[in-house]
Amino acid sequence: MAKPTPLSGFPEWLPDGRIVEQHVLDTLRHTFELHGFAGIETRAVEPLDQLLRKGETSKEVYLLSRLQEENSQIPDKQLGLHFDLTVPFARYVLENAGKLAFPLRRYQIQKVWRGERPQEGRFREFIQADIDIVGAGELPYHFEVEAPLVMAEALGALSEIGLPPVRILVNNRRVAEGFYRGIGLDDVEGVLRQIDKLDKIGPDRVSELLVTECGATEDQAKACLALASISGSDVGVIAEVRALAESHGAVTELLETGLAELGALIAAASERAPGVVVADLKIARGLDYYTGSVYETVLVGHEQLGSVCSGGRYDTLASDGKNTYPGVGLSIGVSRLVSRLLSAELVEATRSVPSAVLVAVTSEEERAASDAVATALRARDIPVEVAPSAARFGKQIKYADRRGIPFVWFPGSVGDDGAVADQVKDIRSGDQVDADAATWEPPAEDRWPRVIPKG
RNA sequence: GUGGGCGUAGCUCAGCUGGUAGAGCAUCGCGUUGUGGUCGCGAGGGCCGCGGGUUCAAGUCCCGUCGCUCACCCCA
Repeated sequence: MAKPTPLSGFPEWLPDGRIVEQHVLDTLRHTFELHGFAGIETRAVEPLDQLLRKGETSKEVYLLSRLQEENSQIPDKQLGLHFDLTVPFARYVLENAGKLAFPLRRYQIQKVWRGERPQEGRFREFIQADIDIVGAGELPYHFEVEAPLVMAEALGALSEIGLPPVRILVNNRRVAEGFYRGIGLDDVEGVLRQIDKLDKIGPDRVSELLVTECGATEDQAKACLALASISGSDVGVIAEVRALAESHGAVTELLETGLAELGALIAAASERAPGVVVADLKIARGLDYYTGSVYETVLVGHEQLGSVCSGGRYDTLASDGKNTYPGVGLSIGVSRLVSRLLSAELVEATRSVPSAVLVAVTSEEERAASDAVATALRARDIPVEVAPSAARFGKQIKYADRRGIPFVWFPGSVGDDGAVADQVKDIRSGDQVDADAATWEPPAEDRWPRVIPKG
């Protein structure tokens, strides 16, 4: 077989990169569980019509087909790989509503697939880590405050391995919609989509687009940009927005509701996670099912990477017509996060394999002695491997060194001139001492690979 | 899906107006007959992405194709 080439958009890490990724996954899971979220996993595929409820994303969905299959692709029976975890979760909630306890707090960490063109930090197969809280019929607003704060904590827990600080930008759909309608713009979706480009193409181009694409007048466009320019981490932004709305005669009931919610979120966040949550009135979010708070998260210093954690409140995503289950949740782009941690060399694993000890093999005849040492160490939860061949000790040490294994264990012997004790060598310092496999302990920091800031 | 850039050793790349494929790093061996990293010497490794064309002669020029990559779209 010719050498395979990498498939663009389907990231695969080397073993030390995977150690970093697993550490991130463990940390997220731990934080989610610390906050009482229960884990679930849903199947990788959903009926196509379910997946398409989200909007015009059909071209991004990977369809499933069998090689042997005839061309009998009945549209309403086609299966597609899920492209996020929110839609499958909504389906899961409806399917199991009778067996679930509400409000339901769940986390879900799985791969998702999108048929996009890959780029730095954008993949076709990637891992998302979601938390959502779903109520039966109603979902109190305070959950819209809690959800981003849990994520702030989860991402904050990763700062010790070298993740830059995060900034969670929040807005509220009711504020945006209330304002736009208040000034006479009804194409709320369209306006949001253009406003979303503000950072990328600048206010002048956005203004143009608002006029040409959304039928706005120059004044309306100017008002939209004025709203989008408002941001801040204290409740002063609420007054600012209201003042702007009043000056345009755009105060609506919807706007007031949204402002009250946004204000409550900012107030709570400034107390529980100071400096992390920032109101930013230009945050739009493309997805059309969000109805209240919307969130987007950037890594400070890596804003160009885009959002690493986004979400919002949705009122009708899970609805069977009779019952609705409003929810709020956020999703961390784990692969985006990990790929940046690795490519920007922000973190490193202390070694590329779990082994803390390599047990040297004196000769193939005496391999059993080395296996016995390994067994004794493993019995006390010390990760160990035995050297692959009875090569010169120099080579066996090199084997350990290349993998970052800190200790090499030399089995002793019993000869005519008496017993020679086992010895263990710290190959970083060169220190070598007598040791007993029944009692020897590595330093706690060497027991398992760790992930640490680099440089 | 649209447009630009790039495909040469495991990796990073050089290869001029066409003339017998190179370097550094990595790997392996030896120096080093039980203890690595440094150093020295040596070795292996290439359908120059693939297909076609021009030419006495193509890694080099032309066309196509595939892949990777960047931007748009969209989004974690």
